[in-house]
Amino acid sequence: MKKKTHEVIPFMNHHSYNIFFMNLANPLKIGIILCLRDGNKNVSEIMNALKVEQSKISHALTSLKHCKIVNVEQNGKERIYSLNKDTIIPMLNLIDKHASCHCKNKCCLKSWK
Amino acid sequence: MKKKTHEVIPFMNHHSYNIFFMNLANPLKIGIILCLRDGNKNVSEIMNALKVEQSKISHALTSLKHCKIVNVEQNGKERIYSLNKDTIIPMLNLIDKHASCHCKNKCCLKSWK
DNA sequence: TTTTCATATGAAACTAAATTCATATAGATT
DNA sequence: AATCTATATGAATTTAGTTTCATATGAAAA
Repeated sequence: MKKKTHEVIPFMNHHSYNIFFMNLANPLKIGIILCLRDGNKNVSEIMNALKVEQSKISHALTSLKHCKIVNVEQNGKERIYSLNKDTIIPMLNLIDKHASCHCKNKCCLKSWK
Repeated sequence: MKKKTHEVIPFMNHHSYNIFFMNLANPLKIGIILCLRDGNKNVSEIMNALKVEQSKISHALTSLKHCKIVNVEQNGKERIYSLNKDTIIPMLNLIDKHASCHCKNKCCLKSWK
């Protein structure tokens, strides 16, 4: 069965899920989220906490912001980022629970390649 | 501030979240999940439902299976896949809620590039 | 009013995940 | 046992997200 190279995928209506998860499928963004879970921070504080370069943080924050996973508030020249905990925290909890249910001995959530 | 090309990212302990979300940040996998939400299916049934080539489905199912997002049961030469609803369904619900809270007029969960 | 500090932005380069496609396996059917 | 049917697998390729890095913006301080 041959397929066209640019196949049209028929779940455009489910695009939201994809965009949302895309924002979480990245170790840096997860790092930022967990970092902000402990309290609001400006970009420099996130940089110091994660030891990651500034533009990387900014790029990651931009997409997290677009998805309303984080909020910003400007204060002079610094911008305070805060986590929108309503969605993310329960989501992380679900994964913790999932892992504890299904990965009794060792973690099943590992790279398998 | 210069950084090494292969920077060590300091959240290896949070790798599970990343692996888990990676499995969801893909329209095909989301399609499969939503398809299985409506009932257990074998690979051919998923193919027909989504109009997607067989090996693509199989590859996607392999990684979903490794994360225990789906389960398999063999029945003769066919394999029946089922959704592990305990984690995924509440997670999708959280996103629906998130979208309805934050995307009143149009969906905020869109590509912004 | 120039400099400095905090952060954002653009685009090329890099990288890793997804796709493709040929092929393998293995149960069922003849 | 040969064939068919259902699904899995491997590896090269493609693609899209991330990183990098140079630069822009803009607020505060000197």
